[in-house]
Amino acid sequence: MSGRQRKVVCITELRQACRTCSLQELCLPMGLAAEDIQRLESIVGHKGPLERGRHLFREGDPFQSIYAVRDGALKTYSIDADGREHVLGFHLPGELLGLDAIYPRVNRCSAVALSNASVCVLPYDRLSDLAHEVSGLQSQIFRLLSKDLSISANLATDHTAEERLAGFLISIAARSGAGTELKLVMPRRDIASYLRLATETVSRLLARFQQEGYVEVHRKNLQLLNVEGLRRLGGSFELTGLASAIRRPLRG
Amino acid sequence: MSGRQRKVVCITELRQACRTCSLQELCLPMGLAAEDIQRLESIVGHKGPLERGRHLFREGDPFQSIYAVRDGALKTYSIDADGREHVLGFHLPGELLGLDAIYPRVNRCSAVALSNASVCVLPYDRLSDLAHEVSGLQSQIFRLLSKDLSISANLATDHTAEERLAGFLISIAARSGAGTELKLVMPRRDIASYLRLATETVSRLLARFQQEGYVEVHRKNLQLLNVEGLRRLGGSFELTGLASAIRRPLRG
DNA sequence: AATCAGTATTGACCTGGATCAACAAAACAG
DNA sequence: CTGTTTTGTTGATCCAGGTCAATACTGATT
Repeated sequence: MSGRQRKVVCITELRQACRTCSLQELCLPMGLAAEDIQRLESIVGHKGPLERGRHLFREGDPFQSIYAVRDGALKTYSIDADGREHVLGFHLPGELLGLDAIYPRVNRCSAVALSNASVCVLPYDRLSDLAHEVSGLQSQIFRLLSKDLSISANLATDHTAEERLAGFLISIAARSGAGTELKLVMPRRDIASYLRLATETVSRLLARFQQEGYVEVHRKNLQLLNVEGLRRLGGSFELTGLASAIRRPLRG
Repeated sequence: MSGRQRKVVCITELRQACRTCSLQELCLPMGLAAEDIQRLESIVGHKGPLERGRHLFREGDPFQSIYAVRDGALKTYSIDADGREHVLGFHLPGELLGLDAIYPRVNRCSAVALSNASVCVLPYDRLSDLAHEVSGLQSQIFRLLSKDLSISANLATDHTAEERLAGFLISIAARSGAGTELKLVMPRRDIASYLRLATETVSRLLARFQQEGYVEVHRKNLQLLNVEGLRRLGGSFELTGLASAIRRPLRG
């Protein structure tokens, strides 16, 4: 385990760090009492930088903390009995990881950095205790779990390759919040695994989307030229519907 | 809305009703204080009987309660933009519904009875308040949400039709807890939708499983003849892995 | 600047499971 | 009982997307 764990000491620094955090509704706009911010702060650790390719946790590790991405990106995945890797999700700044391990108290998947990343560490027992006392925190955790549940349920439904990829692009764009210019940090293979497609299919579809004027692709750099059209292609395959309610909606 | 809502008044009656409930770890084996049982009881309503085909809630309804199945079975589903129905889950006695609506505060799916059913009604606001005070209840809700998340994430992964159906049969058997003799309350069409297959594929696979001696099928009645074999066919497609940790494991 | 390894694209072909179509067996209504 | 509807099975065909194979591109290394 590289990257030591240390306390975040300065509230203003935390505020900055949490600007895009999934707990932001609690921390900032909802005007939590300074006292409560301090209490949350007191249990939040910080880990990083975590180099690209380094694991944050591995399948089978005993569950102790959940994590919030501060910077960079991670993916979660599991390896099945036949050795096939299944990408379960991508985690961008402000998003949480490890929620699915609460129940079994053992990590059900591994998390690895897709680029150099740093994360907030939220020790579950302490977070759970604190949620008991700070009313808004409990509800916020309920809501975050519920949201992930919806996203995951939607991902499980039946859609064509075209719908999946279009929906995915919209989702990444909305979540990375950088407008229509975005960087695909993850390799094609991971996108394909996440969407249950072959890498060749992803590649071909991107080529087609480009040819039809929806996007411009240069390797990992991608420019959305017709967001509305992509949204139409995506149809009901909405990976973002919920997340975007918290975050800045994508104009276009 | 048929079926009036009334208070469950007798603790022993509740104990009975909760015998197979997903909250049982809290209510019973973990020896919650009688006082706390009473408090939980005081907020739990009861609704039913709900006739086959009747809705418990519909997509778009404002979210107020989550539900626990007492008796019978329900399915949750949503209708996409093109009018296609996607079955999101089946809910057997002891299982919860509606958790995915916590976040958006609006139901993301509809729930309909597959057979005559009755449910416990857990008004979310009151449950949430109570979870604040009763320590074990908060953790239990976190765990149930986390569990559903794992199941849903697994359902979203990439598996063959054979793996899906075998995994599904194992899951239903374990959850209905009736050993190897089980009744498929839901029509083939719903199984197919849930597993992202065509009904014809489900039908053909069941025929093949029978021919190969794994099961015996008579319409909705099904007998598992080779549970270990089915488990092997299911491979890593484990819809049950987690649920079975709470419940009686399936021998065979 | 040549080598190598990892990643992405493109083409040719194949197949699992969808779709279409016809039929059978229950469930239900009168 | 007799139609009628709903649900399930089976066969024939088709195609979206997977697989296999060859070819680029990119970046890191020396």
